[in-house]
Amino acid sequence: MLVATWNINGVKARLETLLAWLGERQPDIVGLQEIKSVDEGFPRAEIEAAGYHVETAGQKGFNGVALLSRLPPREVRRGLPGDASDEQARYIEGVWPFGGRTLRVASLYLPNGNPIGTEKFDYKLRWMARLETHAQALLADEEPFALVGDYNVIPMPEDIRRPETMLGDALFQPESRAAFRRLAALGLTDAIRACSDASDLYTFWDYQDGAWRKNHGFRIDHAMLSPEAARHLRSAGIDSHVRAWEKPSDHVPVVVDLAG
DNA sequence: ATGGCAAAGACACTTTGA
Repeated sequence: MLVATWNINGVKARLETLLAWLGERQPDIVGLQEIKSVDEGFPRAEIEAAGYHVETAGQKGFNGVALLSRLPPREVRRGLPGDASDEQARYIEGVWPFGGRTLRVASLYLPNGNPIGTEKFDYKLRWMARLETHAQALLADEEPFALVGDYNVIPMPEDIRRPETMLGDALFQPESRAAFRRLAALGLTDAIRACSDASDLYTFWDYQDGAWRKNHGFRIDHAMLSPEAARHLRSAGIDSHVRAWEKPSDHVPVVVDLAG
């Protein structure tokens, strides 16, 4: 079973790119982030025609997440628990049949948090604390699950080509990295790192300054697997070739293959 | 020391992102 995540940077502007990649990759479950669309504006008919069920948690103008899947989910949850006043569309979770059990997949768009020293950075850290609490609750069920998405965290210096350029950035702050480590330390497996020792595993290249051409990327899109999901992990990879397509997102898909 | 991309919204500029 192929489970993927992709920050699409505007699903309406990226529809042809998305359909081309779905046709090429044939993933079973896809978490999208930054759909930048309300639910009614999502190009549902075109994606259903490509053979995918669509669940969205949209918002006007920015943010917004979605789940595409070959089979319809048995259940869907919208919003990360822990703060009922949070109105930003950053989390959607579905449950699908998986062997004789179920697989839960969350598509998450973690706050950017820039600039540091502001309410935006506080919001990022609070959101990460909520995610850790929610992951703890899911782990207690001892079921397979995957928390995939744009974490907006560069976990380690080897996850960025030029670490010195991001030292003051919310994506690479010690507090952001520590919160990511705490999440992993609950027992979640970073699927990409589990499958490769390569030093240039990037999922994002800025549109500016020829970042793709110079390979000035970083790794901020992650697939975190529960122990019961990680034991099914066959392979994980980054579809970096998509960054060279016409009208690309600044992020590329991350794909995990789970046996079963 | 940035904002040189890009998308979306209400409008030919601002907001947001990383």
